[in-house]
Amino acid sequence: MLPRAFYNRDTTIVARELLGMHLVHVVDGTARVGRIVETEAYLGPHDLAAHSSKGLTARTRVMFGPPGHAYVYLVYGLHCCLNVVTEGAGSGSAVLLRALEPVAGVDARTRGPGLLCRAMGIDRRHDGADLLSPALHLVAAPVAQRCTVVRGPRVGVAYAGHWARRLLRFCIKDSPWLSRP
DNA sequence: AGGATGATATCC
DNA sequence: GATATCATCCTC
Repeated sequence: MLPRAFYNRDTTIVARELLGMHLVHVVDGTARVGRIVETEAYLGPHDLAAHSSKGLTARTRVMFGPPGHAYVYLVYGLHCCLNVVTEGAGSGSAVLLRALEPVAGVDARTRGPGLLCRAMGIDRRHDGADLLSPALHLVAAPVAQRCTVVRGPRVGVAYAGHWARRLLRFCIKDSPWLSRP
């Protein structure tokens, strides 16, 4: 299981290193496992694309909390999105998980942050959940594989001015499981 | 190109 | 208390 220290580091580094890691959620005794192929870094209150740029509110409370916890919110009224909180408490930074490659126990689409949550059985009840728990956590992939990482601008944040152009989206090159090419 | 669908922030 | 705005996904 990835230790708390993994998350308590620079958010851009965490976003890149999460590629290839496995997300594990045990539901009804069955482990659902997916390999992370796409992430986005949200750097803190100064990042106008980050929810934490609105300040500390009921919604962003978890994002301002300690690292290694799940920040889950509802977007567009229908879809949940899963983020992992990074850096020290108060930093307001997190990494959005955008797409998974199914590994085990997953029999649904996982391309895109909303579908990822649906397939993994993650919803707003998991907001604030500790990611160092038996039922929900991340692990290093059992087989060390080297993969080429490509960077690009984050999706759906055109409102964020120059922050929209920062290359804070990370993908495993040529993965067929990306939310978009 | 546009609709579903509801929480949130930001005004009044 | 009203409303504009979404870190989406699907169908047309």
